[in-house]
Formats: sequence, C-alpha cells, structure tokens
Amino acid sequence: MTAHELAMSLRLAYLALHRRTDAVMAQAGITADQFVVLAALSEGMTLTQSELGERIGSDRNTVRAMLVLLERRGFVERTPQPLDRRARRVALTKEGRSTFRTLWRKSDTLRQELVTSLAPEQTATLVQLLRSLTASLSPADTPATSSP
Amino acid sequence: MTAHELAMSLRLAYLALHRRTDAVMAQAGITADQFVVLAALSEGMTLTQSELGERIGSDRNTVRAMLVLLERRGFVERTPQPLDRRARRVALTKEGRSTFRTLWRKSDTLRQELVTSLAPEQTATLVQLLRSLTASLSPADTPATSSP
DNA sequence: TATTGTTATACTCTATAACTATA
DNA sequence: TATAGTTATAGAGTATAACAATA
Repeated sequence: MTAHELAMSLRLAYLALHRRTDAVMAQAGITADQFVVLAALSEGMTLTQSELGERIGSDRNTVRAMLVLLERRGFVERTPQPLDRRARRVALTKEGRSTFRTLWRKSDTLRQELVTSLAPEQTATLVQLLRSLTASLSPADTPATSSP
Repeated sequence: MTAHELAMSLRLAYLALHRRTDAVMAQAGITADQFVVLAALSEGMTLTQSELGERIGSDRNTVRAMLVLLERRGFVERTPQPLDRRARRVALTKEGRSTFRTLWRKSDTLRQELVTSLAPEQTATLVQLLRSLTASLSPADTPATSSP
C-alpha cells in the first residue's frame, strides 16, 4: 500500500463527506465549511478568529471571509476582546445556536451513515491514525530537523 | 469517539495534505488538484473526462475546468474517441509526462512524511477504513433503501 | 431517451501582500 | 518587533442549468 494510495483514499473520503454535508446544509443556505465553523463555536467557549482558524484548519483570511458571510446571515457575532484589543471573540448568536441545532439534527443520518460500516474500535483507530497523519504533516517538520 | 470527531479529523488531515501538496506543486505553477489529475492520467491508459472525474472525485464541469487549464499549459491533450464520438480521451502530453515525473520526484519527501509515523500494516488499515468510509457515503445510499 | 461534453454563470474558499492597531 | 485582524485582489474549484451532438 503506497503513500499515494493513502493520499487518494483520503481525498476521496473527504470529498464524499464534504458533498454529502453540503447537500444537507444547503437546506439552510449555508455551506459545509460554514457548518464546521458553527460546530466549532457551538462547543462552548468563545474563540478568537485565530484560534478558530487553528481548530478548523483554515487561515485567518479564510476565516474572516467565512465569518463575514455568517455575520451577514446573523449566525455569529464578533465582539472586541477586552484583554487583548487586537483580537475579537467570535460567538454564535441566539439564531446561530438555533440554526446549528436544527442542522445538527438534520445531519444526524449522515453521521450515522459515516460510521455505519465501522465497528466502534475501528472508528477510534481511524481517528487516531488520521490525527497522527495530521501531526506528521505539520509545516514545522519540513526543514532539516536537527534537535540536540 | 463520535462521528463528528471522525469528520473533523478527516477534514484536518485532508487539508493539511492539500496544503503541503500545493506548496510542492507551486514550483511548477500547478495546484494540488491539478497534480491529482496528472497522477490519474499517468497510470497508463487514457480515460474519458467522465471516467477521470469518477477517479478523482470531481464532477464533469470541474474536470473540464481543470483540463482546460492543463491543456493551456500543454500538459494534457484531448482527442475524440472514435468508438463513442460524444466522448473525448484525455492523455498526458510528452511535456505533461515529463513535468509529472519531476513533480513526483519533488513530492517524494512529502509522501515519506505522510507514512513516516505509520507502520506498514497501519497504512493498509487506514486505506481500507477510508475506502469503506467512501463507500458508505456513496450518494445512492441516501433514499430509503428498499430492494426486493 | 439518456449520456458526454460544452457554455454561461455564480459563489465560496483560498491565499498573498500591504496595511492598521495593539501588544 | 511581533501579533490580530482588515483590506484589496486574484484564482481555483465547485456547482447548476440549458444546450448540442451522439448514442
């Protein structure tokens, strides 16, 4: 099994999931990526835009573009962070929370489908392997690694 | 381990790989997705645009857009398929093959990095799990499945 | 009738670079 | 000096819909 086959299977799995997610989220006029933002914000605490970007794997410019769209729709709000006035805390609005709950419910079948062919330990294994993959690919690795 | 955590780890792994691939391919002025097209075409036989789309997980309009860009660069050529004159066979040009070989070589380190933290059986397991994931998400599953 | 590919069009995500303001 | 976010800009990938040619 080659690294290239791994790359391709990763691509095909991600794109399939992304399309199916898009199809569900389109009901509310948002995209799969925007749903990822809502989901990240729904997990309790508020985040700065940078922190949000780190969580969802998008850079600050991309994050801003998505937030502007979501703000326009009334799903998120950004308030100045008192402690560090360069930063802005991002949070779901009441409407954002409500919309997210609805979309979460409507995507329930999809999440079930996703793990339907996997035993519980297989899901755990898969997540673990994917995370170690992501760690291997962190940009800081690239330069000739020499640590004493 | 929840389905949502699986979805997120899949997203983060794919995006990390995509970015790293983009960085390598930028040397030749192409994108990670265009490299995927070249790789698919390099595997020997020529494909129709539809077949190509199926392999790389993109729809026919997207495929066309990418092929137009690659054709403009002189990396691929499309010739009428005699047997079915609606279709067009896509193939790498000489320059396309040469460029692909160079890029393949330059992305060697990246592929090594990708599997560096994985034992060989783990890579095989991962590919197998990802494929079964993709299969679970095939769009035909969605409607209330009732087959006699 | 169904399929392959094209045309026209639009939108989101993505990224770079230069900038402001805060730290 | 470095960081958080913005502005301006551009490009790629994506998708939908209507269409032509062919099967």
